[in-house]
Amino acid sequence: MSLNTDLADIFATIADIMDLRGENPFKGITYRKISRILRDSPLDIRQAVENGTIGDIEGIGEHSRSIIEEYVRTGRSTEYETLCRSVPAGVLALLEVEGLGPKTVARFWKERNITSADQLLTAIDDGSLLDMKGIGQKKLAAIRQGLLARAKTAGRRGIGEVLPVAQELLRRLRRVEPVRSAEVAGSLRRMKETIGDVDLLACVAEETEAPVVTRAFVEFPGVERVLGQGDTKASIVVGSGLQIDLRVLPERHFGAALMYFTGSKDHNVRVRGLAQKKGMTLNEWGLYDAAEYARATKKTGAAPPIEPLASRTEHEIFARLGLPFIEPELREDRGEVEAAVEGRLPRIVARADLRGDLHTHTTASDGQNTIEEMAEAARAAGYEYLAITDHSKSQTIANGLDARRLAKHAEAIRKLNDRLRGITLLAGAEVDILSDGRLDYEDAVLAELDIVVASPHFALKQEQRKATDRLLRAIENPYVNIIGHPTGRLIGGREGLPLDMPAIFRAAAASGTALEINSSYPRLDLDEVNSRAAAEAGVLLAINTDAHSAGELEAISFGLAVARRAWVTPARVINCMPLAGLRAFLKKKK
DNA sequence: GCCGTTTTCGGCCCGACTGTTTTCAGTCG
Ligand SMILES: Nc1nc2c(ncn2[C@H]2C[C@H](O)[C@@H](COP(=O)(O)OP(=O)(O)OP(=O)(O)O)O2)c(=O)[nH]1
Ligand SMILES: [Mg+2]
Ligand SMILES: [Mg+2]
Ligand SMILES: [Zn+2]
Repeated sequence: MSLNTDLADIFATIADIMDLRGENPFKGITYRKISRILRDSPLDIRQAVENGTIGDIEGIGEHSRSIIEEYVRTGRSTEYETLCRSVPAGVLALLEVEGLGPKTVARFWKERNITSADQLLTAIDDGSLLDMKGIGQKKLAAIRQGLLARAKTAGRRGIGEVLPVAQELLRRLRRVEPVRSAEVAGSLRRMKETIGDVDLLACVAEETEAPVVTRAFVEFPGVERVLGQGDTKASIVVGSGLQIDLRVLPERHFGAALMYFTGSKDHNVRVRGLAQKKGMTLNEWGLYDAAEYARATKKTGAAPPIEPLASRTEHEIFARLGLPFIEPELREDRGEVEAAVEGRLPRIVARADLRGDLHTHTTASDGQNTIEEMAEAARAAGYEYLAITDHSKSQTIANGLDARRLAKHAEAIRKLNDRLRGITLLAGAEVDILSDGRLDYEDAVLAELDIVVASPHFALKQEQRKATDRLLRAIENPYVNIIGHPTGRLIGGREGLPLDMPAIFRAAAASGTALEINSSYPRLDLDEVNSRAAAEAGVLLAINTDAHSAGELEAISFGLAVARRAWVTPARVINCMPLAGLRAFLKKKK
């Protein structure tokens, strides 16, 4: 784990302890936000502490700065340790239980000396908690359910796993009689690499039809538990343990509802704060004049009884706030609202900007389709060019090519290219970066290719120095154009190489080597944090699928999402260049 | 705890659902 994530965990725990102690709730909010900022930040915290620039980060004040500084210097935080000693670990763990919050947990602890899930279960079963004020049969039954179902978030899942499930649910939802439209919202619409739960928005013509939808939703096949069900929203858990939240609103509130439910939470808070400053108030029903809204009496689950300033589309709401449309992938409270206000939102890369895929495999190594089939799929995808980059000889399991086979393969690619229309093929290879940074082909072999992707595939547990030197050596090779999946990390799996990223970025930018955003799930490597840092450091990126079949070319949407979430513009992406420009880039290095 | 065309104290987003509440607190989105 990195320093940033260590610190993020510390601040998240401090936030929980603040809540448990009944401190001003804004303390918990503040610490939780700092936790998120640190987790999201590519910033070298150690460097920032040395430079004394930690306090410059918006949201980190005097107090948190001192905690960070002590931790960076000594590897410990006395304040954090003192706070931890004041709360038994079992009490903190109880916060993970569905339906249990800091108020209730603190009361169980203080009033009944309950400090673990086991003790709580025993106390529920012997009926001894029923005499607590505000605690009744139903509440205890719900907590019991939560305890048995274990953790609140049964862990986050990779987007690649969740997306098909969400789409199937969406199809079902659209078949429910009064549903006019249904969309994915939440982290899935923002294309976050991991998903806590699925959020779906359904629209109906009239308010009165909404309860029909929530009733149908909780009856969907595969529903394991119903966490809650009201007239306008419902939450279920399906067999796999995945939670699905549904929100239902009348169509004329679609834009406001989608904006609300897309989030992120912190983005919403930021936009709503801006609305406030402009004398307006924003919720899932619409954007309203604040004074008029205050005079009106709003009933739960019903539209406010006044005309909204905007509500039908997200565009209208942003516009009424004086903002350009903010792409869902940017809505993470990473400076996008401020940038929108100042008119300096980036024009992030879009699918239509991509002119080719520069990392694909064929039956020559471990792919499932021939060169021609891959070429045809690329042409159908609207691409101008496609690089065929099969594995090198060390990848014996993947039927990697030796120099002789590679030469024949390249010849076949070029021959086919001569007769194909509407797509240009580049003869390349994905050459292994061996554990010491040497490549799996001689330079003379690489020199014969149009494009070279160099990737680490094994020995992915090296220490930072060794791993960084390994990649630097590959970057310095005059024939290497792209470093493929630079870290080797897998979502929900191995961490990958612990690279000194700033050093990698400097070398990549200086040598004219692109770094890949590998789209294949569960790689997504570089990830969004490093992609953003790379682009800011002047590195060029390549968004590739690493497709092992024609169908996998479609997975480009995942890599594209990483790039978009990283604020990457087309100018930073080599496969947004027209073929001539790309060829010039490839040639320049040699 | 953090922050400042509201400036160094006072405000911090806003609403739905649940349970035990006779007027709202807690939890969650
Ligand atoms: N205004 C506002 N909106 C919220 C709040 N909490 C959640 N939302 C909105 C924005 C979220 O993206 C959306 C869905 O909530 P989730 O808890 O499912 O979060 P999200 O999907 O963003 O992340 P996840 O991957 O599920 O953890 O609901 C809140 O406190 N205030
Ligand atoms: Mg969600
Ligand atoms: Mg949710
Ligand atoms: Zn590959």
